[in-house]
Amino acid sequence: MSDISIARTHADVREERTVTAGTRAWELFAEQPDVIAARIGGELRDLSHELADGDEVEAVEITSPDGLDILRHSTAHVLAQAVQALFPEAKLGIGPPITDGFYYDFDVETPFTPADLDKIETRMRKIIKENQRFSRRVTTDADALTELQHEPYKLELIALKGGGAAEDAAEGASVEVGAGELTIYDNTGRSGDVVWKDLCRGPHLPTTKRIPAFKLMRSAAAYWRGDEKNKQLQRIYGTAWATKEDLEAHLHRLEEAERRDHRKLGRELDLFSFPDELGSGLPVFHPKGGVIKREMEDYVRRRHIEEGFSYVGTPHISKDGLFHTSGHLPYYADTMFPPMEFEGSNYQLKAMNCPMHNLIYASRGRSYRELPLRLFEFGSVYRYEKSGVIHGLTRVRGFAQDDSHSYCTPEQAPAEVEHLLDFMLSVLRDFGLDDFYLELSTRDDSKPGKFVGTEEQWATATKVLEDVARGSGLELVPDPGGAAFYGPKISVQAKDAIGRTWQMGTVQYDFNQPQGFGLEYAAADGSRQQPVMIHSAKFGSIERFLGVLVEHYAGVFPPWLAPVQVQAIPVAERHVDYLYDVAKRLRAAGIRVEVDDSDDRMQKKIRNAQLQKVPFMVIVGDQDVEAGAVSFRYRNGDQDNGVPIEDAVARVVDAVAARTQV
RNA sequence: GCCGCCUUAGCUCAGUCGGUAGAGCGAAUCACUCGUAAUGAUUAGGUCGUCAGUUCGAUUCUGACAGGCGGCUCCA
Repeated sequence: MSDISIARTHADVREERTVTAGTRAWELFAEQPDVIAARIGGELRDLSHELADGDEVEAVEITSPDGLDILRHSTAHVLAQAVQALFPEAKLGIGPPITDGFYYDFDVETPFTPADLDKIETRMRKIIKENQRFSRRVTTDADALTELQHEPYKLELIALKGGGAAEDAAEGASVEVGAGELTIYDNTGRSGDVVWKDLCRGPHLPTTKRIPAFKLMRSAAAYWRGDEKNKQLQRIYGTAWATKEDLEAHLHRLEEAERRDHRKLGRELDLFSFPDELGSGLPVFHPKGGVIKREMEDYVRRRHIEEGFSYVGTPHISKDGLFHTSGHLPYYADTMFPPMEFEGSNYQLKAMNCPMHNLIYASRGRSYRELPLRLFEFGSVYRYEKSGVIHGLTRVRGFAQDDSHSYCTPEQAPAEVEHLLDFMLSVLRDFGLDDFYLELSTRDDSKPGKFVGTEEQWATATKVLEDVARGSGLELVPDPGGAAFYGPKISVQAKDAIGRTWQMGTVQYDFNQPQGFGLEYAAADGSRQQPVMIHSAKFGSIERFLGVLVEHYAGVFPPWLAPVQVQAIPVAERHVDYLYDVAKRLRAAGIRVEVDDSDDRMQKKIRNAQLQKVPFMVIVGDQDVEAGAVSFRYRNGDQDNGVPIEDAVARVVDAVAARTQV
């Protein structure tokens, strides 16, 4: 046998080695049980891959991102094997790794119950214990079609692959059929017999026993290939980790996330509710939630005025002709509430504010000297969202946008877009949000019917937005096909507690509505020109932003946003009057303070204030009264005793003014 | 909208194999007047989501609807 030269890299250490031909990757990492696959020449391979002369072999550890994907994908195979063992009629969909876990889709007669999941999980543990080997086998399309004739969905994937459209087949389908040769992974038992197999690109763990920790999470329906016209399959979600501790930590994180869910905190902190009587997706704000909402509104109204916007107002309802002029109705009729007919007209609840702002623009002749003309308002809009998508404050049917429209000359547009994006980012900073990225939504050229305007107009608009977005230095994610019918969009995407991303602020470039409304201005040479309009919302929706804020802070708001900024607590009842005086001075300084004069004990009052996450407590007993001072307690339990009243007021006022977290 | 699950006191939940229900917290009242995360006692509070059906009898079984939860699809 001849020798070959290879290079082995593990933990960033590269060493060259000479091995005999026929050596497999696992032999290089026999001493490293954490290594579960190899990257050879840039490609992920099974450890059973036979090395060739000159190969660069890099260890893939189970804890690495690639390693975790492989672990999760292999666990998905074990899931599928268990399901087919227990439900022989189940047909396989796809089973890719996802963030923190994996899923596998099955076509079964009846959906899985939680009890089924328990049974499946037990079976999976058995399969893991059996230490089945994952073994790769190259096949041909023709052979695979015969071998998998009982798996109609797999056949469909193979056929699609033939068309060179594996990625288009379905999100995640590429793990089944890669771009290269078609492969099947056999699970073999101790005696080498094939106990189960699946069409798969791989790679996989060497054996099932290398799955250290997993758990099935839930089952849910999902449309085959993500298309609601297709049949719904039953999807089982699971999670898998490199160690039991990692799994525990993950489950703990999920619990923590649940704790900061704005729907839960909204009730606990008495911020808002969703009365059944109003209907789904229609929130009401309670006094404490109203404080946060008002602070947000006051802030953003003031900022808009500072940034050159005029505060305007428009009604909630309009004759439908307006939305035909704007072009919205043909595109969005099914997401607008149905029309109300009276006095011979159809009235629509508005789903967007721009048409009404256009009417303000058009109310008189405009000169280029007025541009950019900037209008802003809190526009209440109503959208008939499908019942299944309503979610707390983040997806509702009635909400207010902090909506602005800037009318400008095409030459002014780039600077205006840049100004708006900077403005929007500064708003996010002031509210302490930092975990977000930008998305650039563009037109989908394959669906021209969804968009109006010429290709040149779209190209110009898209370039303006893209240049500005890139200039921000933030991560920019493309969103092809996500644009509005009238133009492309930059949006801020923020994550909620459970990891779902929500669109927050937007900047949109629109050359269509000015045309539809016949908007114009007198240029310097006396000619009439058409302005460009830039739509922008800094929060996006007040409701959604508030919901995300609650989760971001887990209800622990910085003092400027806290519904109650100071809780005043007497040690005994005789200290209440003194506290009323202190409260009066705080109120005079614009501070939201409450005196707890209930007959609870002081300890209980502190506990309540703590549970309500009030930033500051002012506690007063005999010693404080004597000293003309207060005991100043922070949310974290720190306390300064004997703080003179003026100092206490100043501390709170300063914290509020600085918008800092405490 | 689709699939599955859920809906009992203000909140969190128990319970009734079909004979109209309980706890803790919260609330109210009383006592206690207390120095850093729950003082004690008493009382009130529920046509068991709504409407039908089956039944001598339904909170319990069935169906429809409403609302919620988890996904999918969608998201100007």
